[in-house]
Amino acid sequence: MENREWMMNGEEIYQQIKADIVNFDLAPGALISENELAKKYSVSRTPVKSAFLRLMSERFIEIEPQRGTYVTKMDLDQIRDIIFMRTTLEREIFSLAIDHLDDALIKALQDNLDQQRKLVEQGQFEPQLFYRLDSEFHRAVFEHEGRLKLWQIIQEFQVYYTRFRMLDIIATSAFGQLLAEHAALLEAVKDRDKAKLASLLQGHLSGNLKRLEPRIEAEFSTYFLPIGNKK
Amino acid sequence: MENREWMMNGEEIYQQIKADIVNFDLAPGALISENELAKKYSVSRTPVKSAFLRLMSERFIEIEPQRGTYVTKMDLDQIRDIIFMRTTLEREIFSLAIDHLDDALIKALQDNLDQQRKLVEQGQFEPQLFYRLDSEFHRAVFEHEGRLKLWQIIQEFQVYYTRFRMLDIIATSAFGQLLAEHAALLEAVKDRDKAKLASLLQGHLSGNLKRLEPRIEAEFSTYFLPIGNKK
DNA sequence: TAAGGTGTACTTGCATTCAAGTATTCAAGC
DNA sequence: GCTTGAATACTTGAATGCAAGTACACCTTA
Repeated sequence: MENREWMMNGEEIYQQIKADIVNFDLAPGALISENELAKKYSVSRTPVKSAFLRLMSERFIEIEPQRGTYVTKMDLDQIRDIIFMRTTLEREIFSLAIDHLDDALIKALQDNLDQQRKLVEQGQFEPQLFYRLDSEFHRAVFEHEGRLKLWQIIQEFQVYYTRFRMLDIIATSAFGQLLAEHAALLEAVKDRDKAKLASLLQGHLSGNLKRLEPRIEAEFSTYFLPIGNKK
Repeated sequence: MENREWMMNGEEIYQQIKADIVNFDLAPGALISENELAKKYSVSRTPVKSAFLRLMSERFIEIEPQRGTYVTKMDLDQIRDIIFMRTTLEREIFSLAIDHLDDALIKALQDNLDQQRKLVEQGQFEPQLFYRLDSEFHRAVFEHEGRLKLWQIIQEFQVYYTRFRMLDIIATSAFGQLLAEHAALLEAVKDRDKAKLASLLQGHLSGNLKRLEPRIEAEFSTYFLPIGNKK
């Protein structure tokens, strides 16, 4: 437990708990309580309660009245469907981008790719830096098609999926592969090859699933809901 | 203000306020306060606060500390992008359904359509009944493709969009048109005509936009954010 | 030994009170 | 008339005490 010089308010406590969940410092399935966290952050139950209610709305925790509060487990079926959704939407967006292709988009993607390459070549870097560039690469295509709101909505609902991506980072560190896939996507855009793009996107966006799925049962089974759950 | 014999708890108050917002009893842009609603429902500020925090997470209200709390206005750009998203996803799902077509799906859609027709022919009915059948029609196709989780996720996205659909019901009552569109969709499924389906879905899912958009500026301008907003 | 009951220590839900910040009104002074 | 500032009536944020319900260890009893 750290020493703090300032009082944390409800917003900061919300951010902190959310970060702890996403970073697996609070493991899926873990039992937490308002009193425990109020004591940890030296505040009353009120701001903790406030944070809990917001996290419940985002499905990060489940509050069972008079029983306790749990960090939710990840739902593999749901993750599969989110990946399907992203793949379908990005196929359409990239296809439209090819119809409206211009130098500005190609330059934006190329610049982003160069930054990704520089990061990977220097070997040592914060994973978050790479993932920010990764997001930016995809966002640029949505923005080019005037669908920024759609990108923002997708981002909001990726809360279900954030922890899965983070687990992929921690467990596999497949940055080189992601870089190569982004480079291939850019080439397909330049070539205006929609069929190739569709195939590349399929592989790219389900890559984390392919990397992690074989290891879930043995290494991370407690992080996921049992398959075939009815929730 | 109604008389109640039982005490409403936080969950019920949340449901009630949400219903009031969706039904436009609380208009977009309206100013509300914890004290006002606590008094209305004869409870303390605590359960109202609890409801407010959940509604804020779902973007139904905005809490400005020490200033006030407002019902959010609808964002037309966002609504357009959600319709784009649904159209893209349903084109893919219907296309897959045609690849895996069987009698069970056709029967489910046909039965649903018969119920819709019965409702429309009897003239007088609760709009909610029709919209439940409408949802069920689309859900059946997702379920047939084993993508129920995706359907559920889309439903959650629709919090942004619920009020827009409701406004379409109130202002246009285009049930006959919706029925005809559903019938046409079923015919295209039977004919395995993917191109036709894509075109029909496009028109069907953006129908409310077409019906309402011309009337927004004159009749409902206060319900929407100014266009080109940066939020 | 095994089954059942009881007390205790937890959990979250709600009411109340106080604290801190904002907007508005209104009057005094220029 | 206009500006400025203080009083006032709001707003939400946080702390605290109590209420209601649950889980579990432990003891009693058959």
